[in-house]
Amino acid sequence: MSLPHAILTALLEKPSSGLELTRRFDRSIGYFWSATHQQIYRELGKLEEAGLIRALPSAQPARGRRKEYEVLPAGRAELTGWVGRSEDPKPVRDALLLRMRAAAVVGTEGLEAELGRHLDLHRRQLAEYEDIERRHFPPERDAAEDRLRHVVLRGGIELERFWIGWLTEALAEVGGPPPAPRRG
Amino acid sequence: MSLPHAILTALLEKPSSGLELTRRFDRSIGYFWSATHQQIYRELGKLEEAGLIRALPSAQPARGRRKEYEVLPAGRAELTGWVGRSEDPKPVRDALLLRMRAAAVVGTEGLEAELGRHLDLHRRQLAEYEDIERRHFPPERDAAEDRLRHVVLRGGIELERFWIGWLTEALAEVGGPPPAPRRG
DNA sequence: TACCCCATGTAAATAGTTACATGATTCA
DNA sequence: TGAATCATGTAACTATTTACATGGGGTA
Repeated sequence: MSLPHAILTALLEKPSSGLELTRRFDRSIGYFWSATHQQIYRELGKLEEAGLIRALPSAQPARGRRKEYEVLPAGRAELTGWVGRSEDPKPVRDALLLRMRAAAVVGTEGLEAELGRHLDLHRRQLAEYEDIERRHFPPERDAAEDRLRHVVLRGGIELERFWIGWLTEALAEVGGPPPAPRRG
Repeated sequence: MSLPHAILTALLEKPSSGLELTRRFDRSIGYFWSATHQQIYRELGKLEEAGLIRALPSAQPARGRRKEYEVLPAGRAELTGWVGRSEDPKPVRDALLLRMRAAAVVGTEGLEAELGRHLDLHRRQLAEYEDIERRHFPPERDAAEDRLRHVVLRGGIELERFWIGWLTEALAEVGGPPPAPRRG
């Protein structure tokens, strides 16, 4: 149940309309909690209903009309509580690891290309994170707030490095070894 | 759409009843694709309906009566196709990274304990994986099938190590630095 | 026969995805 | 005035989670 909290965080960082939030979920905060515009509009409605956020008075409500939201005290309180709440990590559900395991049973046909494609995607994502790191977290800055956000970004960076490492290893196993290495 | 493929893989490894599958989803294959017994029974029904698996003739169908399934050729073909299919990685959705980011806005109260708890959970999981590695993949074995499964397990191991590293770093940031380090 | 555990399921709620609909604004 | 784009939404579907229901077999 983290989507509302992702939205509250984004709105505290900067009051926004639904579309602006959607754009920020395509970069920034969305790197760690993705969401589509349909989810976002639905959730904004619920959060407003629950009294955690409100539409800025300037925005008269009408379809097609821009509507900006800000977080109310109750919303900030909810987010503050959530930060320290006990919540177990979700069990892993990764399709690529699973496919590798399926390949152990039915063969690896077509898998090498797919692993290579993923490797490329993760390399691009890593490059993007590293670029953000250079621009947003130069060595001389270290406000506490920034340090926390930097740790989050480093999590993203290290996660991409994990995938790059694993995919490289996996490719060596799938594509690398000749069919009968000990006879070669 | 990976649950049916996870089940097909598990059933190819060994024909099983729903409950047996459930138990194997609590360890082994479930380390990479978790599922509850409700999901499994529902999906077994769909897979049987679709002609990808069948109940072994021995098991007469009745509620409360054990029912074993095996994979049919069509099921194996479906799984073989899926292994090489093109499927983009799912965007990251991680509650802990998100919470850290929320903490940058509303403060870190209660977060340190939660990070510590997660660190402990990941250490246990790592220990379990390493134990499995010792037991199932001793250095002298290297059948191709085993090597692929070993790569999958190493993925799990490296993922846990990533979390342990990141959580340690995050704890140092949240709990570590004194309130005003430059004045201390 | 009462209780417990094995085993298979149903139901309802929540979360996420995909496809489509509609109004407002801008600019050629 | 027509097309493109900004902006907000609805609807239908799929996936997942949580809680509960039911039957079978063994055994105290």
